[in-house]
Amino acid sequence: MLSKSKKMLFEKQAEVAKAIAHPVRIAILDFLKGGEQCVCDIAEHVGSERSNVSRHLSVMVKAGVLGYRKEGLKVIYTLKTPCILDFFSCISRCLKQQVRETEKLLSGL
Amino acid sequence: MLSKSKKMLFEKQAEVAKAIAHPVRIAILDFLKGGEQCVCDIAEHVGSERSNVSRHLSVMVKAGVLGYRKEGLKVIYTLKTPCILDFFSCISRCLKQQVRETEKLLSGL
DNA sequence: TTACTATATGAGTATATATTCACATAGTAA
DNA sequence: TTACTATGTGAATATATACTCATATAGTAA
Repeated sequence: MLSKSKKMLFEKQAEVAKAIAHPVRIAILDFLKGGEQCVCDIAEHVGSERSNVSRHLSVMVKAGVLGYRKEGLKVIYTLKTPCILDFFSCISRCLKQQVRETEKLLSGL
Repeated sequence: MLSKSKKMLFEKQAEVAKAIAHPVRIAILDFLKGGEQCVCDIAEHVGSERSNVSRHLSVMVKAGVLGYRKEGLKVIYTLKTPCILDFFSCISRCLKQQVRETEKLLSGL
């Protein structure tokens, strides 16, 4: 059986994973890898309502994935943990492997 | 604005991320890094109902994270993409950084 | 055949998450 | 002051996800 501390670690890790497990949030992360951006520009880029984007951003801040600073009226968000991006290259590798397997299956027909 | 193909890529990536964004599923992945396991042993290890574990497993198979093989009555699941584990070391780094920041804040009091 | 085991799944329920709209707050500028 | 803009948040709703129990399937063994 799992220890209490392991369980807590897994819960924390799941929180971070959940924070990026959404297409809009991934689009935001992808956008921010080019540099910090304000909410309005992010919303425009990902094609979603500002209020909605604001909520997505706060989820990622809470999980420790993003940081922010205020500049006049604007709030500017920034990637805090660039290693998150490595995860996407891993996922891309997984997706490519899936494609390869599907091709293999199809070629057997 | 986002291109259609980017949008689709982000949706696919989110699907994989969602597939691991759950404490029980992370516990399963952590267990499987030590080698393939059957459903009943996984269920016992993570302390959850077999039917529930079975569903978690099928989500991860669908996302391409796990593979499986049948052996008699048992179905044995295995990690398909060990690079997923790198993600957890990244998350752990994020969590440690958060702790460091909290400490910094507290030391300022 | 029957009895047993491991796994998967349908159906119902509970819980969590995402989205939108309306409104509040706060900084800016006239 | 007023008017404007960017952001955040409460409340309502819609949707998705997780969990449990009961049942189905399928392999094993007597």
